[in-house]
Amino acid sequence: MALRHAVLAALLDGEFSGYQLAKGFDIGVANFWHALPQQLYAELSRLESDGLVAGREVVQDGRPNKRMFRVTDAGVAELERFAAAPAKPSFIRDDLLVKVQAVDGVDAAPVIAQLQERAAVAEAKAEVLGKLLRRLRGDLDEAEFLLAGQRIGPYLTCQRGLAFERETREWCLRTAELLERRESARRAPSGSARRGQGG
Amino acid sequence: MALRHAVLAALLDGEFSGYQLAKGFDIGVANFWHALPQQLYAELSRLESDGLVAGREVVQDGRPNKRMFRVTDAGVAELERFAAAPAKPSFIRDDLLVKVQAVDGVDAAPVIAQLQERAAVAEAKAEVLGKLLRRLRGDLDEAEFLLAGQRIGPYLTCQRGLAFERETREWCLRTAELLERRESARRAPSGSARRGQGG
DNA sequence: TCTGACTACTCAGATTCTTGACTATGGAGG
DNA sequence: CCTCCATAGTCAAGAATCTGAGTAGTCAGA
Repeated sequence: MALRHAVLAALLDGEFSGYQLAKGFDIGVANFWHALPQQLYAELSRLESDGLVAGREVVQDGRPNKRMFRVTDAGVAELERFAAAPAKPSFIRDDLLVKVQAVDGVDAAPVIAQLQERAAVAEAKAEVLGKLLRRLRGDLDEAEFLLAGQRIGPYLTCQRGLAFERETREWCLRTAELLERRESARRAPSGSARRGQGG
Repeated sequence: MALRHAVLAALLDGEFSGYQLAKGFDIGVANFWHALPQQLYAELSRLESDGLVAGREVVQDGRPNKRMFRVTDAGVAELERFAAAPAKPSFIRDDLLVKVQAVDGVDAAPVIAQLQERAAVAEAKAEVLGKLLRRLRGDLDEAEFLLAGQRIGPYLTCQRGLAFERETREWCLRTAELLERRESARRAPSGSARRGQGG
């Protein structure tokens, strides 16, 4: 029962269709909640039948009709209840970390490759988040915006997401480099294990 | 199908009972995988019937018997397969971030309290992880251990966990402080600041 | 005209995770 | 004696999530 609140929180920024949320979940809200389109559609239906969001059919021509949703007063009240209730501890789940944990027992090469790939993904995400932050604060500087802005929630969560992605990138690069050095030392185990990585 | 690999990776460090894993999952592996005891017991049974781990009954007196598990060759092969397969992108799910995202629409006070509590939890976790890192590297310094150590996987994942907890702590404290400043500004509007709606 | 991509959404089924029990023994504290 | 706590697990039900497919119209390109 928490995707529900992530959706409500996302809808505080305006009126969105399920499809739009499904796209946008990758950028903003996905920093702290990940969901597939099917889940979003299902959750929106449940939220609507519970009266926490209101949907309205938008007839389009040239493309399928869509349903736009906004949070109702009951929805805000539900968020209020949720915000005041004790939070469950967060958790990360990451395949790649499992692989690094196991790296001493398995072939390191594919793990190194995945670390480099993940570093690139994290860098791309960090860039997107950086742009989003600039867009959110407009022409104010950060401190000013945070004190005076009337919608700072998304900004704060994006800050956290950005720090996370940067940290991820740094760690992935450091770790990949280290594992590579160990690999080449292993392949040439003499006293002069100083040669660069071959390829 | 990935708790399975987290368990296998954890068992690379030695022989453990389900109970021990359930306790220990909080410190080491929990940085990237979170699981309840029931899941671990169930997963260990499945792993055993799939031949990926081997269990042995240890008769104790004064306390219940237990079953200790270790990874089999087939288990290592399975980890090898897993490590070489493409990793799914990681995800975070965090109630508290949802609350911060929604903070403009709800009462900020309980969110501030939870941010402070989370900061304290993160600090405690960071301390535990720092100790674990020192224990893992023994009397070597970090660079030396990472190049020469024969079991560095857990060290690397702990590094990542430590950075994450520190980042979490910093962000929580910054965010709590900011929200507090805004709260007190809202309660005592200086100059000609326009009044917001009451609590 | 056929293929594929994009918008917009729905359904069914399987797997995974969480909640909340329950069994059983031994020791500490009141 | 009774209760609480720790060890060491097991079971069952339900919620949440993921996999995979289907529907249906529009538009662009080969």
